[in-house]
Amino acid sequence: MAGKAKTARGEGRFLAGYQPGAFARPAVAVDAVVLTLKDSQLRVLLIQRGEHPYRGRWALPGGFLRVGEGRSQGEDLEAAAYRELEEETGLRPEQLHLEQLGAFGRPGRDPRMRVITVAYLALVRPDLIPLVRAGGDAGRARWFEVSGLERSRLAFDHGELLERAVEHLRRELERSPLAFELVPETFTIPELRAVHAAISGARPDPGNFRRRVQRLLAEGEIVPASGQRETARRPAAVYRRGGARRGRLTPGRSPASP
Amino acid sequence: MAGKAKTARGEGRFLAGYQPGAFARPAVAVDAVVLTLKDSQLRVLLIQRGEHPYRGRWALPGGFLRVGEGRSQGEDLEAAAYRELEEETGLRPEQLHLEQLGAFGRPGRDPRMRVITVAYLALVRPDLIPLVRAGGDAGRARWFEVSGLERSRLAFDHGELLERAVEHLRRELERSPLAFELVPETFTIPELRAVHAAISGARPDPGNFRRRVQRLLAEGEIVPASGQRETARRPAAVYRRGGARRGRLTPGRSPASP
DNA sequence: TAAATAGTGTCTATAAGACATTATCTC
DNA sequence: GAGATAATGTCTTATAGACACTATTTA
Repeated sequence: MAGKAKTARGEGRFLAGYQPGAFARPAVAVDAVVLTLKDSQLRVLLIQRGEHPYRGRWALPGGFLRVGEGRSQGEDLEAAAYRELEEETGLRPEQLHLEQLGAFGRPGRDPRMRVITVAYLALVRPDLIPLVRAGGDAGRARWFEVSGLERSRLAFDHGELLERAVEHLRRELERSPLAFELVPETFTIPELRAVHAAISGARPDPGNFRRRVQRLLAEGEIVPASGQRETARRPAAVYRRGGARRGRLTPGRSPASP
Repeated sequence: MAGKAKTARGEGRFLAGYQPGAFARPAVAVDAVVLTLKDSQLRVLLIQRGEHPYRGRWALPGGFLRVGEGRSQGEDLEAAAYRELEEETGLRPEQLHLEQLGAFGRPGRDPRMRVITVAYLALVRPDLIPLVRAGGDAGRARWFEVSGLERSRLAFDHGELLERAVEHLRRELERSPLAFELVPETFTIPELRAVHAAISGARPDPGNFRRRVQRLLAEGEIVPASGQRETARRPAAVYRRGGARRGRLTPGRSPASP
């Protein structure tokens, strides 16, 4: 610890005299692929750009990271994503499931300057869709059906980001409780199945799907809820997520225990 | 398409007159968690810092992204990771398996200034370990055993990056062919099993493990190779990866990567 | 020949896929 | 009651885990 203190002191002198190098820095942005389920379709929220570049084209919500000059170095990446989403869609952090997808920084992806963007996947429960409104600096917001959306028409490399987000979602759906983030707080087994159908493209066998969900019920992962669904035909039983929030839709193997 | 051309023209004027805003930008770095298997232990390559901050402490190899000022916007993120690895370890891109882990940018993670780092996982086959040498600006390079490495002693937030890399590796090992990246070009089933043992902590049952690998053999994922292993006891049959390079140790769904 | 590791075979439990059947609701 | 969907049950197949057993090599 004495050594550490000494190091810290030397480091203190160093930092006091530190001058940031004159080398060029890229701009850093955060972009969010906001997905939801609407009319049994996987949809993505896009915002029409009001300014160049790509004026008039549709783009993912996002913006530049705020970086402090002095002691405070600015906001965290995730905080920036939440902030942009709230500004541009009105959705608050508690209403979103947010997950980082990675960094995208191909030279030339923004014609203005070098921009590294950190991409996030955001899932919005369908019952919150009505709350979404285009925020201040966003010209217009709209939900687009993911299938049948021409990727190359999106601004920047956002088509690629969308692609990656959907891949990620598909992959994680097999082992994560992510499906629950695309369904209202209370839900029925057929509703949950519709999520999987919309995302994977395939329609799971009703009986087999039910069996999987019922294992979650046995594990306390989900619990019966009161109420029913107003439906055209026979109503289904309603559930909500249980206390054990860490579970998974596909029960996977335990986390590598020795 | 006519509309597109018109847009592009307006955009051309815009870009010609574009002045990058005066807002502060973070520095962007790439860091690599370089892992290998040595003496049946999972090991990480660390480099002792010669300069402040964290002078004398051990850190992941990495460095700042090179950003061009003019027409060329500089190097790609992945290219930067490969470049830094070659500079600091002497390992060439063909000798590495590289995969992005994500962006890390907590304010304060670098005391000098705001730095966003894009983290990569790099796997080095054990037969290439002898080629690793500490490069020019790297004071000293050493392989540390991952278990029993005090995370908080690493520079910056590199302990956290290491943690995430190992988690990622464990998770992917269940369904990716990653194990092959930690074994020589030709390998035996017991060697492959040793990789899994070192990473997961558990020791898979020899019979069951063999059964899994033999499914890969049946699928052409791996093929018998000539030669044997010089071993203390009974030698094992030798294999190498087959033509179908996209396969996985745990046969899963297809990778869906462009 | 002993020791050790490579390699084989078997039994069981679990889960998925396919598909038939019953139950319950609305119109 | 007809039609539709919710819910249950059954048969088969694939795989993982546990574990006993045989084969082959070196010391």
